[in-house]
Amino acid sequence: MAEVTLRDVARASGCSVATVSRVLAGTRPVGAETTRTVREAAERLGYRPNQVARALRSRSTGTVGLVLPQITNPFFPALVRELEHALHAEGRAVLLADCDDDPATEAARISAFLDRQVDALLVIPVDERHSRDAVARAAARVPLVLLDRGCGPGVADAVAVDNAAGMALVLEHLAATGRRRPCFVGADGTASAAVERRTAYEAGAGAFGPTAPGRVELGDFSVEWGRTAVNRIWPSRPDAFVCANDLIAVGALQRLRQLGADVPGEVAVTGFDDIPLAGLADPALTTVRQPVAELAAEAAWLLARQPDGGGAGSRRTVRLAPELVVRASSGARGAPAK
Amino acid sequence: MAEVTLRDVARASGCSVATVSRVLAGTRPVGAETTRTVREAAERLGYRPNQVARALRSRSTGTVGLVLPQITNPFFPALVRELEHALHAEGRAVLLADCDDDPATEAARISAFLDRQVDALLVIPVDERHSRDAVARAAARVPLVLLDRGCGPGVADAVAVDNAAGMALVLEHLAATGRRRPCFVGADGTASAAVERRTAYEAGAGAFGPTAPGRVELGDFSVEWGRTAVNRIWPSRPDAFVCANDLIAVGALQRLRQLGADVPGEVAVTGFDDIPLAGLADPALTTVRQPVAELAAEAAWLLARQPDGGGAGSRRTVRLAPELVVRASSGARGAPAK
DNA sequence: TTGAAAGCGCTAACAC
DNA sequence: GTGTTAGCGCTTTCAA
Repeated sequence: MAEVTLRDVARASGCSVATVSRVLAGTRPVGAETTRTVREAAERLGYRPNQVARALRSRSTGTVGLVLPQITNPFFPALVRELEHALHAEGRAVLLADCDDDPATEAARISAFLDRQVDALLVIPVDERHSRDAVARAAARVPLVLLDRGCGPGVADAVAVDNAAGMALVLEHLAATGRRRPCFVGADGTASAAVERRTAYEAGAGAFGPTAPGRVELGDFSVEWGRTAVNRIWPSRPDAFVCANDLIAVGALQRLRQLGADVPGEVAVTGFDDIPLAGLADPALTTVRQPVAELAAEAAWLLARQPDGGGAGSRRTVRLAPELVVRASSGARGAPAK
Repeated sequence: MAEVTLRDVARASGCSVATVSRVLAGTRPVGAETTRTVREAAERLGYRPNQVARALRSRSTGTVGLVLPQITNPFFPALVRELEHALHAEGRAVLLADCDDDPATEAARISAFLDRQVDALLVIPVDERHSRDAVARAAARVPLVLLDRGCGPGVADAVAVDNAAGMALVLEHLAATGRRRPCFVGADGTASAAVERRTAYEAGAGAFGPTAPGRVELGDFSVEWGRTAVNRIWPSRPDAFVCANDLIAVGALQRLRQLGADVPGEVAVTGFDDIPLAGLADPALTTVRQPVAELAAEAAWLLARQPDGGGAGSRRTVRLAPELVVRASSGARGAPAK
């Protein structure tokens, strides 16, 4: 069962390979009658264009590389899904790389994708600093869009949620529901989400009163760190734990319950991202929902509109507005759910 | 910055493109001196083989398509991660398809991958019945391994966890810790995991006593169904909820707590899969851990050893042994954790 | 051991 | 509109 090629179709329809190519690719106008004949022959023979040959000749593989730190990070699957759909809708296939949170692996994967002639790259960088070189090099060769996390200024186009706006929504909500002594459990390091959420908290928490913006403890984006942070902070009895992401918040929630704290009566807990786990926590977690579908659509669009040269046109960063999702973990005070 | 090609390297090292190709691909023996010169020139020019051209000529893209129902199913990310690593270690890249749990989309994605000349396919079928045709057709063209779920007998090689053994581990554990009135919350439909776990429960639950194997309620693999099932069954006071996967179990756990049931004192709850959520539930969920890394390794191995023809050699199904992970949700009776 | 030459299947100039 | 002709960059005969 040898593959059917363009030649076979040409032979069967009595015209040249060029004509067949034009009919099937729709590149140039072709006579109506010929078109019909060719279509019919292609159909009859079950012709399927060989995308590899097409790619070699046209210098476009119709493939984009999606490079991410760790697919097991619960925020990513939904994003990957939307990206896959958005790209597939444009007829592009997705090559996936999981970098194991390691910049060296990331550089290797990016390099391998370039060798495979991907048309473009979508990168969620592992690290703000250590990913920079590889990303910048790649961006010079193909259209590249940074997603969710930054990678230093001017390196590439980027699309991300507006972390500051999200944090502002949280603080506003907490203030409006009577919280007065918030604290912040964040992540240290230079990752853009970590920095931006932390900064936004510090900027906004001043509004809670003349006193300091409450305690700020920094660790990493993990459930475990959420638990630890509660151990450190709870003795000073804040009335709200503002967490830099949902994993931290879930850890905080767990530990607070173990300690017998009343959430949300005595203390509120909020997260960020709205991963699936957030809705399943008990009490369900108030959090900031990232507009995942929009992030994906915007990234796909940016990718499509970049010139192929990979030239250093002015880089643009698109910020998408998040949405506050109020759930039980920040419910009304004084009326503890029984 | 035009790409460096084999010709450039040949010119720079003073020999023919054929020789350069042989040196770099290591296909045929080449003189030591020549080898050195070529290597040096390639290095100096920063030569990177164009994988598309290589693929066209050698009829092998070094690419495998990974087709799955929904990346957002929390069991898949870990599997995808392991597969990506296993395949990348062999120098193969992974094309990802998310089928939105729709057989038609699945068929389209598989078809698109074949057009792209993937060397092989790894498929977690959407549906036992409705995925069958597309999978069988694809298996006739390239090596194909079914993962995690079956697709009818004899369709393709398959690798999956031994669901029956896993369920047996659960039942044994429950019996050993004194449970006597189990019930089963499963999923209906013909998906292999659903059927196998259900059957294994029915086969094993007889050991709990002469009476019927407790109630069996079937819905789908969701948290919501877990909650609903508890509403239906709890009034009859079983002392163990054996759930067909972790999502159902988490839902059951939530609802039981809302109803004021004491888990594990009064009733045990068990899951299946050991998704990340299982360890975070409260109480933490006793479950059956799938050997994800081994599943991935085995799948990659099966793929590699299949003849290229995609011929219908005898199909083999590999079953991997799961492991019971005992956590708080099935802890000792009568000593309710306070 | 090496080189020359023939393509892999397709698209894109360039003629007609 | 359509055919002819070159290749895309590489691997792989086939000779030497």
